[in-house]
Amino acid sequence: MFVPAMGETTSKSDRTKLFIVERTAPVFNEKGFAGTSLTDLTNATGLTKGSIYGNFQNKDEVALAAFDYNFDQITQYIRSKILATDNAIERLLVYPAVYREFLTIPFLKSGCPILNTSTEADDTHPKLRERAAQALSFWKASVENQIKRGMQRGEIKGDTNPSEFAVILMSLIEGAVMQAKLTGTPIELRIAMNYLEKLILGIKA
Amino acid sequence: MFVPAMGETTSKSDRTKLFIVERTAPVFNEKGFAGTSLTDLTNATGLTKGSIYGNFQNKDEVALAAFDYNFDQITQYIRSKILATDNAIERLLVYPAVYREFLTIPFLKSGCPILNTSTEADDTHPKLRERAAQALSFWKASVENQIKRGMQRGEIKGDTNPSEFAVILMSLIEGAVMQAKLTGTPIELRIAMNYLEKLILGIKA
DNA sequence: CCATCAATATACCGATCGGTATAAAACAGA
DNA sequence: TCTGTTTTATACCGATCGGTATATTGATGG
Repeated sequence: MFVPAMGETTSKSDRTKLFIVERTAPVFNEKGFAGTSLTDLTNATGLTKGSIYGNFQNKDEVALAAFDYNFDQITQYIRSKILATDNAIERLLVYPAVYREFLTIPFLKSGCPILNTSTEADDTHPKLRERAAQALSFWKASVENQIKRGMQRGEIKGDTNPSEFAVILMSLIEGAVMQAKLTGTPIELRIAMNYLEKLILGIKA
Repeated sequence: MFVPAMGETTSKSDRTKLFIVERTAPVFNEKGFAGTSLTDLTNATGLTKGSIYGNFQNKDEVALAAFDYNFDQITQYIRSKILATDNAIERLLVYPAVYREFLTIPFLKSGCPILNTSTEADDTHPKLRERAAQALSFWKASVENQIKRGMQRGEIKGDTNPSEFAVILMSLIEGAVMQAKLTGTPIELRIAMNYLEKLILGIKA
């Protein structure tokens, strides 16, 4: 997806592409790739098939762009919260703080795009699977880097294992999200995020 | 699905139903409900549509029976391992022991049916969602009961919270399974299950 | 204001979707 | 073995699937 640099202008097709992605991304996240039809895409956008296929090669391309958009939304949201902090522990605490409210955040209501995409695509759609795998890898690296910098600054205990901590943090979040979505209540999310907060406070130097 | 009591005989249709479910359950778990077509079902069974629809009302009924079958397989597998133990801590340790080998267990290779079904069905298929929710609830109650009995027998610390511990155990497992399936390596699974083992040993009385 | 070209809508394609009526075949009890 | 009943296969249904050729519309530079 083309995103113009400052001052640059956007072409009509770039704007339409973005419009299509914005409108269809929630649909793909909710219904999945196989569960989303071209009719769903035309309904969500108000455009016709001709218009959509004039801007994207096929359904795959729309789905891939939609995944990127969904993941980017969460990433930006987390990043904005992290910018307001001033030490590594607070930065890590952003994760349980955000995912605790998960069910009430509009663009997260239909679930974590990594979780949704991975469970559908892991055995069926190599391209989508690869995107999800990259997103997971990106997320893990972010958490690891926050821990490493925290250790360098003496804010986090020196014997903390960044990779292991990241895996446990992500497992708790994704596992709790799944349960909360399935039961419809935030109880599991609250329990798991309370625990994660204690875990994070436990590696404070 | 009819399962005959001891000594009871099975009708032809009962045997065929079971055959259809056995063959199609892995397909549903791998491709999901929307991603599995009737052609997939006839290919997996070698039967025709007429035969399948002679034994099930529609695709929904096959999918529901397939989910029950998949969940039952794991439940039975876990139960058999638990029967070989003689205290609550060992029983809880069965979970990390089993899911550590997750990627190598044939009927688990295509993923946890609760995880797969929930992420697809939570916003799209009420009946399947309800089955997954019941399975999750059943699993949670099992873990809670093991902890409660362990506390009664003095094998587990008295201040352990069964509900919270169950949620954390399940979150770690499901979150790690998702990551391992997506990356294709057992590394995340090993990290999370090592941690879960320490957690379990930590509530030993 | 006009000509040009990009962008969108219309109408259609073959294939496949889930599902069914009916005929053939396999089974079961006598 | 004959008969009545299940069970399975065949052939077909309308609807929808993803995708496309072409006509129409809209924007743009001269």
